[in-house]
Amino acid sequence: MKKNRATIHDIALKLNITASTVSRALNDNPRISDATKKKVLKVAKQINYQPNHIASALRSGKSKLIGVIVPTANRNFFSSVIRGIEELANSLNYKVIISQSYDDFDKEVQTVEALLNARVDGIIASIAKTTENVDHFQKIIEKGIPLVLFDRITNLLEVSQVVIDDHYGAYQTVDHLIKNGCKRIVHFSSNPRINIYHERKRGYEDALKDNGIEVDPKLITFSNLQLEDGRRIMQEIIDSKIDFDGVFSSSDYSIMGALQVLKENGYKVPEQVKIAGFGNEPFTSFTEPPITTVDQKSIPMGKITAESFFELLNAGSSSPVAKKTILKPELIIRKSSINNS
Amino acid sequence: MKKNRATIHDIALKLNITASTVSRALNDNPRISDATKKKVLKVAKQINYQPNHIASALRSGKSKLIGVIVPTANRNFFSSVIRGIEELANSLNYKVIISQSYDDFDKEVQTVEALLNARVDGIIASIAKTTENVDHFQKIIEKGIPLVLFDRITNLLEVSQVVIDDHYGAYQTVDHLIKNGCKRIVHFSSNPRINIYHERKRGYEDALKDNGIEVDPKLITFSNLQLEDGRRIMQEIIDSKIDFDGVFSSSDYSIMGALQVLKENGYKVPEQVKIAGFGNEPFTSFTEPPITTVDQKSIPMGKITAESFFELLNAGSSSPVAKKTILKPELIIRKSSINNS
DNA sequence: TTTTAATATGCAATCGATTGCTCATACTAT
DNA sequence: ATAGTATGAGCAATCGATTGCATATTAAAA
Repeated sequence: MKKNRATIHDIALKLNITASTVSRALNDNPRISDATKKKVLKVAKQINYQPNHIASALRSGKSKLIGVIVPTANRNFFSSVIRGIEELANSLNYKVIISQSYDDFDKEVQTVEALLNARVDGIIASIAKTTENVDHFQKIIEKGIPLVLFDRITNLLEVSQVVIDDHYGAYQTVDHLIKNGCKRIVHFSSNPRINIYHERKRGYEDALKDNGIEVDPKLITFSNLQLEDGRRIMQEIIDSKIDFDGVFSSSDYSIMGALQVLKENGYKVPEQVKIAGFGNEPFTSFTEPPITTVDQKSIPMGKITAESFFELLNAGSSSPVAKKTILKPELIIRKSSINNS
Repeated sequence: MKKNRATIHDIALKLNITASTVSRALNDNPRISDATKKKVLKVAKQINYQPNHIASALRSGKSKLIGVIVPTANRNFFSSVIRGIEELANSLNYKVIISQSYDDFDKEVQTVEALLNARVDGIIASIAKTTENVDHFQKIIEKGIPLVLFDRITNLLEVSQVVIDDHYGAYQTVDHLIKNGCKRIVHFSSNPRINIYHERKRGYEDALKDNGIEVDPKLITFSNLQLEDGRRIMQEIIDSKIDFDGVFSSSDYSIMGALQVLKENGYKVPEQVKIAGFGNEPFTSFTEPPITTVDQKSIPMGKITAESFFELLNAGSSSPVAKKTILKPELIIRKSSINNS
């Protein structure tokens, strides 16, 4: 019940030295002799000393905490990235606070505020879909706190960013659909303020153009890209009798919804309509037919994001290297998009 | 670049009062007059004062942080529970540190250690599948730190726990399979040290018995319940020519694997084999056929878990109420388990 | 008017670790 | 032998907020 936690003073007392010496010994400071260090370490173990990170954080200004903001952890992509970050961070004795914005702008602002108040040493984030401005992120930068963005980035900020080549991924996918016979491809897009959706749309458009197909704005839709959005939009398109023979979605969730609605309306996939998503969520391989999608290289992305972060952290206030890393995504071709001839 | 953060001293200086008064005013202490409080609040806003939680945590011993340990956040169930916890916690001005054990015992022990060192005010956890002993959790209790377990609990600890009635959920499901004609039902189970798997197995067995069907140990398998485990086990069972006409899995992931293997081997689901999972992961409704499963009431569970936690926190060292809450799960019947007659 | 009790605020120690600066000792070089 | 230089360790301030105890002011009671 009592908090008889051992402190460096207890160690100091036992060894008849001062707390400062103990502190230095524990931190492997060269100013302390090996003999003393050994004794300190021994006593520390003996009395089960556990450093008080709070006290250390207060004095040193370093909390050894990294805040990670994701729209939702409940996504294979994000949780994989988080895992990559965690692995490197933990190995460097940093702890990771995961917070979710739930794709809500206000919540994102609050979260940044909260992390700043918790005095995290830095923040890694992927921006919410509904984010209207990036003042809250700007504030982080102004405070001189390291910030790295991944995947859902923005051009409005001068920070290190890690992304995949969304244009390339989308281009490859749409090109693949066209090569398999599609001529009228619907595209599910989202908030163009978010770079990735903008880039994917550009990839879609460029692939069409390069194949001599005109871009038809009627085929491009904007939504939150959830399953329900996919369902709704697909139904609307079917009802409106717009001619189409393919669907390329910026999200696996909405393409899933589209697939359901297509089947419910008697469309054969891939015979009549070919579809492809983006993200390589595990369930895309479970569906009937399995869905063609784009793998976002989440594990490497997590690793590289963390590396960029620590680079920034170690650089300190000097050389504000705003590095942008671009990974090549991989098109995963499955049955939903190919001619079964 | 500079950390010109405002402190209570700055406020004190401006108002010609002391820091203690400012501190009390900010904390709405009744010993401070309303007039002073108002002035303090006004200046605080003016100079954009942000409280330093680290300092406050050091002095008061309260970090206002709750550690949440889950096997993986990348699961609809867990992320929903986390969301429930977060909502209540945030409304009470607590922050949540999410950490994942990745179902690894050692990692879980380390995580507990790390959270304790971060001086969290309490811990909410769901135990890893591979956990061999609960000494690390025992340590939390001994330190007098509030601990609440949810879903993956253990009987070895005298703590507040929140679970669903796994026996009931399993019983309902197996009974439903039997009512739809199954007589030889395979069961995918896992580490019986984890209560939920033990209970689900009991529910399975009791449903069989109550329907006059003998329990055949050959039909009960133990694994990690991942998709791959489901695939492997299903294939083994098919290869071994064991007679079966139904599968009830303690996890949606392994039943997904089983479904794939069944289809690959030419079995018709549900005509020849009826299947059901547990957890109501979103993808179970995407499959062909959609999979019958059990919903675990994740949102209420998160809410109730958090409530139990704060109850414990507020009780302090007095009245160590180890409350156990049991929620009723809901059988979600889909095509994979019903006669299409 | 004096005493009593509220009421409002200040003083100073404290939480535990870190760190710039000082100091003592021992060793090297001149 | 004496100045010069490492080397190892201590002193005391500090980080920013909290809190037990003391004090000053004012209002109510005697």
